[in-house]
Amino acid sequence: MKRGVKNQIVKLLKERPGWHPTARIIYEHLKGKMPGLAFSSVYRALLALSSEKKIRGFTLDSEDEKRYEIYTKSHPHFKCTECGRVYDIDIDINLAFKELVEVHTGHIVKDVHITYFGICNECLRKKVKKIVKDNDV
Amino acid sequence: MKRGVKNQIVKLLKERPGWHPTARIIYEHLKGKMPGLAFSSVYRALLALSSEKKIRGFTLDSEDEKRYEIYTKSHPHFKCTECGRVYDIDIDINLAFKELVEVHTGHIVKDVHITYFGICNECLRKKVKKIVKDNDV
DNA sequence: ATTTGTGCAAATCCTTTGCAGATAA
DNA sequence: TTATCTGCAAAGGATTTGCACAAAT
Repeated sequence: MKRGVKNQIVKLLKERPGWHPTARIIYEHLKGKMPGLAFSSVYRALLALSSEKKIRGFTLDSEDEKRYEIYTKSHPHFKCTECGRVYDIDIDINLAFKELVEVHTGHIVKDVHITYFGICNECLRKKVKKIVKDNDV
Repeated sequence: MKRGVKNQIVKLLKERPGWHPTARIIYEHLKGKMPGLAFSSVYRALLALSSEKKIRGFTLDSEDEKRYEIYTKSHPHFKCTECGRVYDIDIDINLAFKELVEVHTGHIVKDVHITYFGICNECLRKKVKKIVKDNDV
């Protein structure tokens, strides 16, 4: 392997837990250390790593680019509708209502994807600050 | 309006609750009654209807085409990993764990998207039938 | 020598847009 | 007339693929 795109991607994702970059963002980050890196090589590496279950690709509703994260126990995500950031939610509610759904529908549930949308604590803080300032509280 | 693509789409979606067609499938269905219908007209109508909140477009993880449904109270979906069908889950668990997530993270939750993946009751029935037959039970 | 990884360009696939003509108000 | 809707073709944007060459085994 010439420069090991796959290894670089895994390293990058491990270095920043809670970070959910798109292929393009990953490409931008790697291009620094790997001059001449091709976009398609990143895609190919992402495909390979996904099928090896080293990483997980996921699409958030209303987005058109896939995001990637290190493969771990599947967990919910939270997307801030103000700043766009995506957070991991580290609460184990993944098989939420599994039994209820199974009994109610007769289907068998094997996995659940949950995404919360709202305002993240950081944007919330900014909003509050602004209100306090504007109203001279 | 020449032939009312928007009205046709709403009609089509209302006729079949639990049906989550993609733009292409909607186009195929309408083309019958509307010869000469352009693909782009369907897309434009879907965009308009979505922003009017008459319909809702959503993307399921690992799919690359948007699906559409009549706009109703947001609810979970179930996708069968065998046959690919997408079902509505009519159990009110949408703001599932809202408070828990808010307290735990400090974010404010405004909406939740939940998708279950597994084997639907119909595929399950077929599997069971096959097993019964193969084993001459 | 054989397999695997990579860069580059071209091709796909889904979706959006520009524009001119048709329709409705 | 004025605003809206349409069809058609072209453009966009993300992802995939073919191919020849480079690198590793």
